Amino acid sequence: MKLSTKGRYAIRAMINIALNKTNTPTTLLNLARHQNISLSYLEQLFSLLRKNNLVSGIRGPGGGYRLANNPKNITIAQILNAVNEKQGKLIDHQKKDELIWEYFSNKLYKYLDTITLNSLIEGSSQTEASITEEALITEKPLINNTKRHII
Amino acid sequence: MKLSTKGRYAIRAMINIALNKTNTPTTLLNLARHQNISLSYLEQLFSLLRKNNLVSGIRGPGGGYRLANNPKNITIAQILNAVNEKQGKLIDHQKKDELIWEYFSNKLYKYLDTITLNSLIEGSSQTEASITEEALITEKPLINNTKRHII
DNA sequence: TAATACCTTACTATATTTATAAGGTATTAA
DNA sequence: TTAATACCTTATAAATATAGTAAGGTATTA
Repeated sequence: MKLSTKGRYAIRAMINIALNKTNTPTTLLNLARHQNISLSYLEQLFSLLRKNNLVSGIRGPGGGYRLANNPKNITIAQILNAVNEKQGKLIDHQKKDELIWEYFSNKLYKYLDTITLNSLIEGSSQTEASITEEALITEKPLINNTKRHII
Repeated sequence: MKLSTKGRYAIRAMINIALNKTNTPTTLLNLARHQNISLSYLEQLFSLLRKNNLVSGIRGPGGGYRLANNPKNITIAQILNAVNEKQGKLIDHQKKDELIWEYFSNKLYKYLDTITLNSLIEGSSQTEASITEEALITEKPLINNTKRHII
């Protein structure tokens, strides 16, 4: 859970939209003026808010943004999550570091929470996660029958 | 869930300790040699591992580190969490940005997941989270009866 | 006394985040 | 048809965070 000025801007913007009592949607230009922030930055934030179904955009003159849901159903945590979400850009050093160092999902996290140290060090015919000390110390692959480094 | 070389070092170190079949605990100097990493860095990692009750240190000659638990009860996720944990250093700009921008716990996250946009914008005698548009747009405190900026 | 954990501060290099800028295309009300 | 808007792309400067090393210390204990 990350708290930053970025989230602050997003929450403010969302509140601004929620408080808009007129019939016309709220434009980013307006928000930019209110918050004294660049239009470009707001566009980035709203791209994320839109992808996360928190707002919906209306194009053309008289267009702008509305909340995608009843404000009763939009939590602050949702807004912060949307806006702090990792962008999917993989950079070189990430590509080089192989499988285990790629981007992991929450599912994998839960999986890793079931993998104990013991399961890694204890020899067992059915587990492929067994390793030897030699494999650990050297830079050889730690899992048999694969070319990837796992640890 | 963060995956980095830092976590890799930590997992390797933990495995090394787990595989130590001698009676003497594993020294950081030894680990440093094995992993070709600085003693200083290992000390930082082990400070975190120790605080998270994954290892216990033994001082004095013949000292070193042992696992604090049966390897059956130590998961990879625990190791990664321990080592990637935010250090508690508050820096200037965080101090300046007041209450809501300080370091938040998971508990607060869950709390924020119950705070809807609506609860912020809807005037209610019992909630203190109600705001006015004016308070939002200006830089005045958004919550009555407090000097802190909340949004 | 010496080996070790454990602690502090400083530092360099790299990576990430923040925020802005400048250009575009797509949509649509008037 | 025009202009206002969303929506998209790429670039970039500045601030902040992270990775890893270094150099010094103190506390504990065989």
